[in-house]
Amino acid sequence: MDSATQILEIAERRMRQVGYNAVSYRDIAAEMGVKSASLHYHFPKKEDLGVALVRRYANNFRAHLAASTNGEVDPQTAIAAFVDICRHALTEQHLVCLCAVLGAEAPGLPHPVTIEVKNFFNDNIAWLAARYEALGFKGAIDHARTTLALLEGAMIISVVNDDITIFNAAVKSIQEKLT
Amino acid sequence: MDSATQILEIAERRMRQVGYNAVSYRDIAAEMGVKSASLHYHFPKKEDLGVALVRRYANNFRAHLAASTNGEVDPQTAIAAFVDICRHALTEQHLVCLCAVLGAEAPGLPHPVTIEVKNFFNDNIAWLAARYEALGFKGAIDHARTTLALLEGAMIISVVNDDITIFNAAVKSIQEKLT
DNA sequence: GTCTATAAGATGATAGAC
DNA sequence: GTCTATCATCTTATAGAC
Repeated sequence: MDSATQILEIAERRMRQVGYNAVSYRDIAAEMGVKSASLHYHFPKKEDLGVALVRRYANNFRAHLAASTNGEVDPQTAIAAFVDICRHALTEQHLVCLCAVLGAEAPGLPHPVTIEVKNFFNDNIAWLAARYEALGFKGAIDHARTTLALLEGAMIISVVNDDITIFNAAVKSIQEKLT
Repeated sequence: MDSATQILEIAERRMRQVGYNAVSYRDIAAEMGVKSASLHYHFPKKEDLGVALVRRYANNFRAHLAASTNGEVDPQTAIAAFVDICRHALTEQHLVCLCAVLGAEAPGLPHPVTIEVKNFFNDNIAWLAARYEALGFKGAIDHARTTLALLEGAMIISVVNDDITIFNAAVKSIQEKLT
């Protein structure tokens, strides 16, 4: 794993725990065993790191989605795969969605970072909407919107409570509509 | 308005925009026209300010709820009042719930602050659950959980998008279940 | 209650050696 | 690519005068 990737890996995990401003170049460098000046070679400004972080996260998310739904997968299973990505992060890593954290502090982030977060939300609403549409839902776009909002909110509350009960309730609600 | 209240007022608005770590004593003091040292007289440590902030927010939220549902109000109207408090903050002030923001960065906050955030979530889930129960809902507690998660998530995404469409979709989803 | 003054430490960032 | 060295600035926080 090259340095740039390692930086992104560490920064993502930390930001998903404590937010953008609470993560410093020093912290990341210390965990890597290098000096903070080295990070500036790869990401000159923190804004550059933030943008790269969200882009990579969005791409990885899309890749996981594609891997879980390759071949001819029915829309119902595809939506379940979407939910499972969130569940996996929550149960295996105790992490919420990167964009839930950054979205919560969006007005305080460098504008280019906020734009990436916004894109993540809209891209995934569109992805979900296409599946709801394929299932013949009336108001597919609104079902997509509530599904994403529900997952993002439930992840946050679940981590605060250190209890996935609320996430499970959210999943149940999504699944009930699918049947 | 006394100084302590003024500090809380300014700190709340700013933290609901940019998060806990991005708000400094200096910023708040500058907006008040005083020096940052003065703030430490009222709230010696930032953690004290954080705790007071969430407690006041939770109390105000509860007070607004009580004011909107005084007398004999049916549970359906009570839940609608809950939703309207969120809507009002979003449309009139472009602010999300304080606990949505702090919840997103919870593992990085002083522990006493996180506890207050956790209490806010649990208190309001209980409040909503009591209303769903009164309406005869099966799994009232899970309906309460999804309602809160949905509102919190929708507020975040709405602010990022500067568009209340997603919040409106969330409200529609809550209302549909109530009919 | 608010001020001045000050402290110790963190922060993002850069220049230049290796 | 990573290092040392350095920077200006910001951060929370305290002591003591008014």
